[in-house]
Amino acid sequence: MSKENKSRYALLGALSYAPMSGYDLKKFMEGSTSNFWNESYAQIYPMLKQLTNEGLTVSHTERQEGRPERHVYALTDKGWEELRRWLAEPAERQVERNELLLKLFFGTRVSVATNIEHIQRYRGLVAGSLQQFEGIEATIKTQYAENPELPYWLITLSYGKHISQALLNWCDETINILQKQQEAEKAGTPS
Amino acid sequence: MSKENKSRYALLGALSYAPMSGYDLKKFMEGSTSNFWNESYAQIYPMLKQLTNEGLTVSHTERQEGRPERHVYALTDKGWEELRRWLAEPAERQVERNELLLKLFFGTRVSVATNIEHIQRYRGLVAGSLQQFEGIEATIKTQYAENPELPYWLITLSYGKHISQALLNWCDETINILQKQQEAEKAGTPS
DNA sequence: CGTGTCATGTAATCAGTTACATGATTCA
DNA sequence: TGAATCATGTAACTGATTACATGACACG
Repeated sequence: MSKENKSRYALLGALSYAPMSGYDLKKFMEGSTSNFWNESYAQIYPMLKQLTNEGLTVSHTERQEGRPERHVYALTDKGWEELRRWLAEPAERQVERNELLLKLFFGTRVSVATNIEHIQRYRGLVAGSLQQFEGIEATIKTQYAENPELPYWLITLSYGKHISQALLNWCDETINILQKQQEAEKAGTPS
Repeated sequence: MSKENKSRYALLGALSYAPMSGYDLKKFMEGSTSNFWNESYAQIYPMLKQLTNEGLTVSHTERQEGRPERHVYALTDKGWEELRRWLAEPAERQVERNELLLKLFFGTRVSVATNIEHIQRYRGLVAGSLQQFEGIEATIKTQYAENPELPYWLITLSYGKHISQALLNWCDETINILQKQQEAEKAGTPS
């Protein structure tokens, strides 16, 4: 119940696309889910062993000339079952920490200019993400036009676009507010 | 450099409002920053000791009749300095995990109806948050009208409102897309 | 000749949650 | 009588990152 390790499901899910090695899994996530899910090798390799112990995956070894061996993992029927069970369960909503907001909450302790800089820098990052999302969208729409997974990929991208656009608006509004405050301060804060 | 423990700064920041005990700090965060920052007692109490060892805070004990003692912590000059140093530094952008998107990324493994349910449930949660934000906004705008911190509090609330609204739009759009897909499936997926 | 990729993994550390332990008072 | 609040803390555990270790090949 309650607390389940979610790395398991990220791996099971990825393996439902195709059998993969730990190395492949990392690359796969970097190229697809990295904006909302990532795992490090230090999580992947031990977890793959555990999944195999639990009978959710099976592995076989591919020998290659002049390269290290590949340990390729594939879902078992039990693995598919466990993946589907998790997918049918409602997602938990996590309260995520936001360092920028924490700083702004203590905004009066530093100059208005400092706070504006933080937000401007953040705006740049978000604008970059948005562009990235739009690039990916255009690419996969043509490249995977016939792929039945496409609609779901687009849904996750759309999430990113909506959030990014909202953040850009918030940045602009907020910078505006703070700039007005800055001018008022310069003018000499009349009682 | 690089990796600094941020709980420190959450506590230093909170103590910049007023001297507080560990218990107070928890309540303070619950009532103000809980939507973007929270700490548990198990983090707060040891951290307060550490901050005192480092000379960033000082503590004194208040004895009370029929109640446990209160250990009240206050910022030292060095503590203020450290807080300001951190506030002037740019915030790190963390890649946050999103379980809902992870499930949707594997959406084809379950029925369209299941995915729609997830999003509908999520929509309800977001709508609740948005309402909560609007309630708090109205309250503090009148209750703290003259407080110089108010603009920054409103900025963090505005962030929440922008995000929530964007999420509602995404939910509606996405539910729509999936419902159309569902109808197409029922109609018998013509080639 | 150095960097990057392929490929596996472990050890140490740090961060964070949950459970445990205590005990008086107040309120319904 | 039982739950909630006040108030402090520790221990055990889980989760996640960083650093370490190895070694061949390809590319510029």
